[in-house]
Amino acid sequence: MSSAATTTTAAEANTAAEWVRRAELALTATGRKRGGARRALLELLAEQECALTALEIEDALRARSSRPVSRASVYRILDELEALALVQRVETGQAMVRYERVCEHESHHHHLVCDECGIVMPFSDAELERAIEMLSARVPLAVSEHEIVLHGACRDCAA
Amino acid sequence: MSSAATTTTAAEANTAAEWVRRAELALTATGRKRGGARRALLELLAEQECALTALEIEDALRARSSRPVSRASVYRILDELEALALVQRVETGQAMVRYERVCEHESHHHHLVCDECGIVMPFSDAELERAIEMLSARVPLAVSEHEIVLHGACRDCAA
DNA sequence: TTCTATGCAAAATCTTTGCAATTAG
DNA sequence: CTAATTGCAAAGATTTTGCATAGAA
Repeated sequence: MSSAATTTTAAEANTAAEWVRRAELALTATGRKRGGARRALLELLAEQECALTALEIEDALRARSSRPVSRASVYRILDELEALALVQRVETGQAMVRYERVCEHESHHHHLVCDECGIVMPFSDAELERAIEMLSARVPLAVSEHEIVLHGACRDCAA
Repeated sequence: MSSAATTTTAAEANTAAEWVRRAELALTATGRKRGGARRALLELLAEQECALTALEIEDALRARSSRPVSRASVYRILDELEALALVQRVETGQAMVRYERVCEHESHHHHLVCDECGIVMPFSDAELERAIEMLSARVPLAVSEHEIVLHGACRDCAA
């Protein structure tokens, strides 16, 4: 029940750092101060390449050298970040909601979920995005977001 | 927070009835007996055109002339039906999981969710399905299912 | 009769809230 | 100094489980 690789490559570091900067700007712009819990959480999320649950975030922060953050704060901070569209919820059909950072100028991704071991992996597909875009125009809803989850067996579990 | 139209048209009655029959076959085939709670739940689900939450199901059964069913049984029966692939879970990003029947020979649908009022509507799109199918071949997962949710504002709420 | 199905109440799990203490600006 | 931030513990909400009773084959 853990998500895929957790560290970013050097090539991705830039957008991750950019996201942290954007987040701090958005936060101070809405009159917030810079607490240590929030900073630790931002740092952690910046490093992730895919979605984590609140519990995974709490555990990761406790395990790292960084400051442990209480569960209540994890949830509160995730809510704030979600309201500012810096983080988005990902529903994978597993028990818990997952959260990941949103990078505006990066092609967004969707998720593959292995129903056996619970691993969650990101993917993206231009064709699919195009289909969604076309579709959005013909549907009785002013579409603001979309979420796509593919379920199945990962290579390890299928073997 | 309720789902869209809840009754089926005459044209759809056939597949709904077929689903009930298939469900009862699958249940007896796995050595189950035919309890009243399960029958009431099957009947209700057969009539729905879109996904309901466990609570909505409980309330609907209590409201109808039909037999009320305890919440625990609603959950238990939905689990059974899901394990037999007669029902599928739908995650809409709302607090509660939704459930709807799965019709094998019917083109399956996905969901539109209004984030303002919570209404859930079904839609289907061949282009999208094609894109998913193409994609499934290129992904490190033996894809068995997929779920697509579009979020936004429905016509009433956008107005 | 025997094994499944069901209801009720208690438990478990995830998430939110209230409040007091702490910290940033 | 003032207002936001945080942790802790308690409360909420949804879902699951244990157990005794009722019901189907």
